Order: sequence, then structure tokens, then C-alpha cells
Amino acid sequence: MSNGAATRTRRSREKIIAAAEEVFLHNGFLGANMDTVAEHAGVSKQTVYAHFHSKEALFIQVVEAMTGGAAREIREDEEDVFGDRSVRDFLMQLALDQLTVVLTPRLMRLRRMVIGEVERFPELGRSLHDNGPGRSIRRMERAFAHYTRIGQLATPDPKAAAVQFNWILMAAPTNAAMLLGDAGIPKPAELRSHAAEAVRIFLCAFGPEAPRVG
Amino acid sequence: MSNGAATRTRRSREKIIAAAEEVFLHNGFLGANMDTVAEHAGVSKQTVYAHFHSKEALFIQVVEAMTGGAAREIREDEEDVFGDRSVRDFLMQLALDQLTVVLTPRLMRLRRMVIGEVERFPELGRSLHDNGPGRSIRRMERAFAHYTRIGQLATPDPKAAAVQFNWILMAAPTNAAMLLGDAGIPKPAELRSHAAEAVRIFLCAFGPEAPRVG
DNA sequence: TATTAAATAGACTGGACGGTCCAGTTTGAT
DNA sequence: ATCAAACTGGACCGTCCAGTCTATTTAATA
Repeated sequence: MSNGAATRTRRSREKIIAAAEEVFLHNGFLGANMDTVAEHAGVSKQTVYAHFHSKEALFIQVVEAMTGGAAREIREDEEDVFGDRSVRDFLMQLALDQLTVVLTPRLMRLRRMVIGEVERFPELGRSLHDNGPGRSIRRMERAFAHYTRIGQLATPDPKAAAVQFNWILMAAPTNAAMLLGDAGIPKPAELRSHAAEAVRIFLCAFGPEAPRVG
Repeated sequence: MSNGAATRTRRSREKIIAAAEEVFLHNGFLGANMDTVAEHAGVSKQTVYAHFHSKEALFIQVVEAMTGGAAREIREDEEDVFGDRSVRDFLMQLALDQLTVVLTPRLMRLRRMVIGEVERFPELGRSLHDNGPGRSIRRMERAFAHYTRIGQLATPDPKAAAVQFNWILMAAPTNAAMLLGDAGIPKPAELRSHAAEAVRIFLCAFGPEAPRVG
């Protein structure tokens, strides 16, 4: 094999990315410092610059790795199997999944940082906007279309309904996490009742017997 | 009058705060620079330091002035007059007010900046969390209690309902503004239809004939 | 074992920036 | 006219930091 050096290179690269994630997430772009990143990675500064030609480049790599990674955890391609679960059960499960995957200190810190840097790095904001809720919304969309087809939901526009459900569910806890720091992330017990209320509201507005507007 | 010097002092102070607002909002705390603030205020650097003993102190003053100011625009104390308007009309008006007051570049920039600095300045996050939606939620709360009393709404917990309505209404546009920059702020036309849909959903879930959960 | 790409330590440069100092000027009240 | 407080301009200090340079060492291959 001729990958000896390549392997070593990759290990270094990964150590640097991991260290940079830690440092950037904690201090923001301007507050972070390349010496700290190198030290934290157990690597010389020169090596950092051998892999990433500037602080900006490293920052972008870190953020894109994280947004990509987070999105992939939702596993978009997995076949959706609805079985015979009621809509309410299905939505409840979806809601709890979504809340627990998204409301982690790591992802909330990422979100805070990207928002704070939107003016300096607009592409990162765009990327988080599209990849963050994007995947799970597409999954919901397919599910809503299915349940509407069998008469258990009334979503003429499944995509719009998915967006609505997503925000009814995520808005309050996300906002708290943004402004109150990691301490603002709700505890599991609160998440359950919050999810139940979100499902109730959604079903009132998009259930089969929902009042239509004349 | 003995306010001669006092007046001059206040004028300087205000020029500095205004300039600092501009500079901080555009560059964030670390990205902003005190020479720029002074220059932008048409004032010497020394004068800036005569009024605010450090960059941090100035930053905190600016942000607190802004959160206080924004909250005051909602005019909490004004007597609520519901007249004979239907709930739907009332909610629609409330929704449009809220959207247009909050979704301005200035306030969205403030929000982005505070979120980005939450780790460094937790009190500012707390302050925006409590003063931002806080006022208007309290106003909604009173209105919901009123309409529930006359049987046009069913909000056993008016405060919780107010929080729900607030987020059903604000979540999507706020999120867009956070991640997509000022360009993400929806146009007035979009705001109208968005408000209408929010009101519809809210009335489905909290109108007098809303399905209760068994 | 010889070769070679990769990594290391750490000194160094250049510039930015928070904050201070000072010697003199403007301003407004008396 | 006088006086004190506020303000000016700009030099200045110390520190921090992105990014570079050099001379040396490590470790995987052939």
C-alpha cells in the first residue's frame, strides 16, 4: 500500500478539525486563535497551515463538516415505513426524535456561532438554513403526503405543513437555547410535554376534521 | 440653568452610543474597534473613554439601550380596547403589528449579535429573551383571557397560549432572518399571508370549538 | 537501510487594537 | 473676563495574533 503517509496526513487533519471545532465553538471566529488550535490538536502550527491555508478556510471546513454531519444523522434515505401507526403516534415519535437530535449543546453552539457570523460568512448561514431543518422537513413532507392520501391528515401542501410543524415544535426550545445558552436547553421531561402540545396543535390545524377557511 | 456642560455631555454621549450601535451591529463585539467608533461619532477617542470606561461597558450600554427601546415600542401600558372586533380580526391586527415591529434589519442584527455573544455576555441574552417577546406576550395574555371569558377563545392557560401564538407567528421569518441575513426578512406581502395562516392555525387549536384532548 | 514526504519547535514579522497620556483648545456658566 | 469642565488630536505602550521561515526530527516505504 502507498497510503502510509496519506494515513498520517488524514490523522493529522482529523485531529486539527476536531480541535478547531472545539476552539471555534467556544470562542467564535475572531475569538479563536490558531496557536490554541494547534496546541489543542497536539500538532505544530506549521502543520495546521500545511492542511488549511488560512484561519478562514479552517473555519469554513469545520462548520461545513458539522452541518453536513448533523444532517446525515437524520438519515434521509432510509425507507419510510409507516406500518399501521396512527398519525398521532407517528408525529409524536418524529417530534421526540427531532427534538433530541437537534437540541444538543454542540449543535446549539454551532447555530449560535453561525448566526453571529452571518455577516462575515453568509454562505454558512445559507448552508445551515438549507441543511439543518431541510432534511427532516423533506421526510415529514413525504409522511404527510402519505397520511393525507389515506385520509388521516389534510395537508393540501405537505411541504408547507411540514415547515409549520417543524416550527411549532422547534421554535420555543431553540429560541431558549439561543438566548439562554446551553442551560436554556429543555430537559427531557419538558420535551415530552412540549412535543405532545405541538402534535395537538398540528392535528387541530391539519387533521382530517380541521376547519377549512371559507 | 446649570445644565450647560451637562447638555454637552449628553450630546456627546448620545453621539457615541449611536455610532457604537452602528459599528457593533455591523461588526460584532470583537470585530468592532474603538477608533472607528470615535471617528464615526465625530469625537475623540479620549471622550469615548471619558464616557465609557471600556469597550465592554460601551457594548453593554448599547445593547441594553436597544433591547429596552425595542420593548418600549410595543407600549405595554396602553389600555387594551377590544371593542366588538372578532377574535380573528384582533389576532390578525396583532400579528401584523408584531411582525412589522420586530422584523426590521436593526432588530434582527441586534438579535444575531446577542446570540453570537451569548457565551461572552450571558446577561444580554437573558435580557433579550425576557424583554423581546416578553412584553407583547403579556399583552396577548390579557387579550386571550378576555376572549376566553366571552367564549370566543378556549385558552385555559392564556400565557402558554400566548407563547404558542407568538412562535407560530414569528418562528419561520425570524429563523430566515437569522440565517439568511437581512435579505431573509420577508416582504410585506409574504407577511400578510403568513400572518393569516398563523391565525388560522392558532384558532384551530385554541378557538372555542377546538378538539380537546381526552 | 536509504529515501522522502510529513511533521516539529519556536523564533520572527508586521500590523491591528485597547487603553493611556498629555499639552493645548473649546464651550458655556458666572 | 474668568474659570472649570469637556473635548481634541495624536503620540505612545503593551499585547495579541495570523501567517512565515528555518533547521531538525520522525516514520512509512522500497
